[in-house]
Amino acid sequence: MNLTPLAQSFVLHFGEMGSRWGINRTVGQIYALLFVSEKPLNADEIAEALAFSRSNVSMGLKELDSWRLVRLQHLPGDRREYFSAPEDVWAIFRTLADERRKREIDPTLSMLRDALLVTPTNAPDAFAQKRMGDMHELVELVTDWMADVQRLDEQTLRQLMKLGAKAQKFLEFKEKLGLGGRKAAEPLLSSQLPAEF
Amino acid sequence: MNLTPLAQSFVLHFGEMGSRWGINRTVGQIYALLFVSEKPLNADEIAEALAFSRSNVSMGLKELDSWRLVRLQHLPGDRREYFSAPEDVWAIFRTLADERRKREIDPTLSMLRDALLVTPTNAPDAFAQKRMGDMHELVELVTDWMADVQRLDEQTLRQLMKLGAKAQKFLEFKEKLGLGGRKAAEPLLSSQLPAEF
DNA sequence: TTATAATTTCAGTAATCTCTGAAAATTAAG
DNA sequence: CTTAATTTTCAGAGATTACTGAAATTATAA
Repeated sequence: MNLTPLAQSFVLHFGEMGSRWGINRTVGQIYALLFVSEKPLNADEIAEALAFSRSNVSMGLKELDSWRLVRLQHLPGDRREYFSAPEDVWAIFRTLADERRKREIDPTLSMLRDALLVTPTNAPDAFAQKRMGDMHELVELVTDWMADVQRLDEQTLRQLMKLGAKAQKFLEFKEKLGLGGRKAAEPLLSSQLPAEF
Repeated sequence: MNLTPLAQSFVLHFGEMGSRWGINRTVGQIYALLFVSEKPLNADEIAEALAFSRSNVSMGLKELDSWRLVRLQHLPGDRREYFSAPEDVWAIFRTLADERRKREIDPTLSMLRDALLVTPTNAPDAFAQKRMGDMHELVELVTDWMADVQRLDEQTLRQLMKLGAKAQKFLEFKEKLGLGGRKAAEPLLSSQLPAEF
């Protein structure tokens, strides 16, 4: 592996973490390498840098492509395919969140929806269905909200996150004003708002 | 597997999804079974219900315990250990988020922090370090924010999520009032707020 | 204590996943 | 077209992970 120690530690870490993230070592390393490379790389360069077989690189790139995590391009006068990792980390985050939702959550929501359509014929099933209902409600709420959040542009997302739990303080503040909502025209003094707002 | 079709489809689904979630089939099935069971189960009952060996159940429960996803209790007059899945799905969500952060994210943040301390000695390393810096900033921002969010109690969390992207609208509204912030005493008419507030 | 029930450990086997090299397929140039 | 370069596929070898049964350990009751 002819990488600098800095790049190497990054690449090896991604390889090791791969298993925890549900991708394999090869795929993790290839992505890491592309991520820290300034210029796009072709499959042979990747195979060379990571000491994998050419065919392994091909499969890894295919996998990364299915996650929409790599971009394919051609360099003028060179018929080989060059790969790179998109540079915008916020866009990467969105892609990753979308793909994970699609692969790790949607199938479960679908199974739960089906299960909730059944009319239970005995007590254990009635209980089980109630539990599945709880799970479905929570998962749907969280994923819809995450989908909403990740639709925001970087600027707004950044603001929202820096705000952090302060958004909560706002909700608590709202509470103090009475849950049912204020009268539309009632003036709200900014001095009453939490300092962050 | 002597389960009702409803429970069985749930259990089998969790087994299949296990691999995508980074747990194995056995562990997924055991958790699913406990989740839909009204009463706690002992290891033999689990082994019987899922047709696993007793030792496999033991290992699976140990794994679930390390994720803090099961509760162990004893029934009076019975020396066997009984297991159950905590009933509060919001608490489960918090536990899961904590454990995943600890296992899947913290090690990477730590690696990135170390990498950012190095003074790059060549152009490729300088570029790589810049990329790692981008990644570190994003990951830290997102995880800190998630940690904040998940600290909220169910009531507030529910509100926040139902609000969804409306929180964004509030930020945009804030923007309109001028980024630098209003004068402290300047009155803010509630009629100017987006309808959701 | 001792005996017995319950749980855990662990070495070996089974199953699954990863990776390679060779062959097939695809693509582009001549 | 034909040829050469490049990429993909895939069967099988290799490595890893999952699972079992037997033995060891731990815990409880007598």
